[in-house]
Amino acid sequence: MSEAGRRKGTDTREALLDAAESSVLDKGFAATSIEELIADVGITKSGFFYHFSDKGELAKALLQRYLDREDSLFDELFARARQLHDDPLHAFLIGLKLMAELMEDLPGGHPGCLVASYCYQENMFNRDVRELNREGVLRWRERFRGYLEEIAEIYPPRAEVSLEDLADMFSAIADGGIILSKVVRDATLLPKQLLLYREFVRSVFLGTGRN
Amino acid sequence: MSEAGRRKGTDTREALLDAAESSVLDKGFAATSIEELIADVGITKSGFFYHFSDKGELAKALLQRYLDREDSLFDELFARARQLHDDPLHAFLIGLKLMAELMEDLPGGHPGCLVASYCYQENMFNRDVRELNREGVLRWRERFRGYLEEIAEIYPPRAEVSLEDLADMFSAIADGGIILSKVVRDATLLPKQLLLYREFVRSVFLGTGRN
DNA sequence: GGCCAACTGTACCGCGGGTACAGTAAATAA
DNA sequence: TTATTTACTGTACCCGCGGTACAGTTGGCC
Repeated sequence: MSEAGRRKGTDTREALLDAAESSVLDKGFAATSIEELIADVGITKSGFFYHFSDKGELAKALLQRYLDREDSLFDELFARARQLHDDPLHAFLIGLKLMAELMEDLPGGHPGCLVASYCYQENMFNRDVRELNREGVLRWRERFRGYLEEIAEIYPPRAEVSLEDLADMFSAIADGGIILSKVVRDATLLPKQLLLYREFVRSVFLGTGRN
Repeated sequence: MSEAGRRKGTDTREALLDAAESSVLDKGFAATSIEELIADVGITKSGFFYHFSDKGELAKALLQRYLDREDSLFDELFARARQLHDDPLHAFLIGLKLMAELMEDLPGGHPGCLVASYCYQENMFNRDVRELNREGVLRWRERFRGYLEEIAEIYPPRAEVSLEDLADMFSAIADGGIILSKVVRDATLLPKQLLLYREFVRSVFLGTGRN
């Protein structure tokens, strides 16, 4: 790079990942061409292969970065919720509200979940990447199970509901809500689904206020 | 076809759609090659283009068939549920149970939802196909909204819950549950999520049995 | 006997993933 | 000041695949 000054390698790498992420989320991994990514970033094909040995390495790095960021986001969000209320149930409900608001404020709606995208292109990826995806979802399960078990110590839940399933339900509602929002082209649907999940959690631990 | 006897055209077309469906669901549309489909079915490339003018036509026909089949399945399933119980709430709860059992009995787990698959490859498809996908989801919304409104006439629901959102929640839970099952590689997760949704519906109209 | 549906066969184009290296500009360490 | 490393560029090439074009063929039905 002669005039604008050569970027640091990590910058170019991140730029490639940024370009790849948005492209993968709206065309899928197979249809995301390396040529298109390098055109966006402004490097040559050789430059791409300097950073990633092949397209599979890009896929892996992309998912890794995505999962790390999601973890950080959850950490931050539920830590803030806990600052706002010391009771674990109410902190959790506040956290879900904050998340719904966050999703509502995304301009143009939620861009999509890489886990879901990869899931529907499983056979494009090697064992490593599939395992990474699985572990990502299991980590979400453990996070939410942790929150729910802490709540259950104080608020005895209805016996019929498994806390593990209720933890998984967050992932299901989030991924399902994103799909709903994208397909119907109504960005309000995702936050609405998150708030419905919140209602369900509330009713499991506090009852519905009837009967 | 010389020895086995020439198939009727609709058979070959259906065979192409079958091959395409399973391939799209595990590799994505872009990675599904025409060459692979014709190898499966046992025809030549020219034969493919006799049935579909291009790959986009295949995509459209595939989604159309999928949505029709889903509609039929829902029709049958909830009709049977209604035969088993005349009360709309209990019929609906029975229908959800039947669906959970159906999903549990799928050998190798649920193969995936084309709507979700297409959603994460939006830009591969033309306006027609995207609109078809949207209408499919909206049809599911109207179907479930119908069931829920009939229920609400008899069982006054909790005021905080929108019936439209609760109707959408089925789609979200189904699509999210499928993703969960596929990624974690545990076929029991989808039926569990459907039963959790069922619990939520129950608590909205009947309360939790506490408080 | 002729038409038509359902194909086959051949030939070709362009894009994109991927390989293989050799070369080079700028920053950094010795 | 020189050597090394980082972060690339440039060139050249292979192959699979989507897609086009179109002429020919085969079996069934009226």
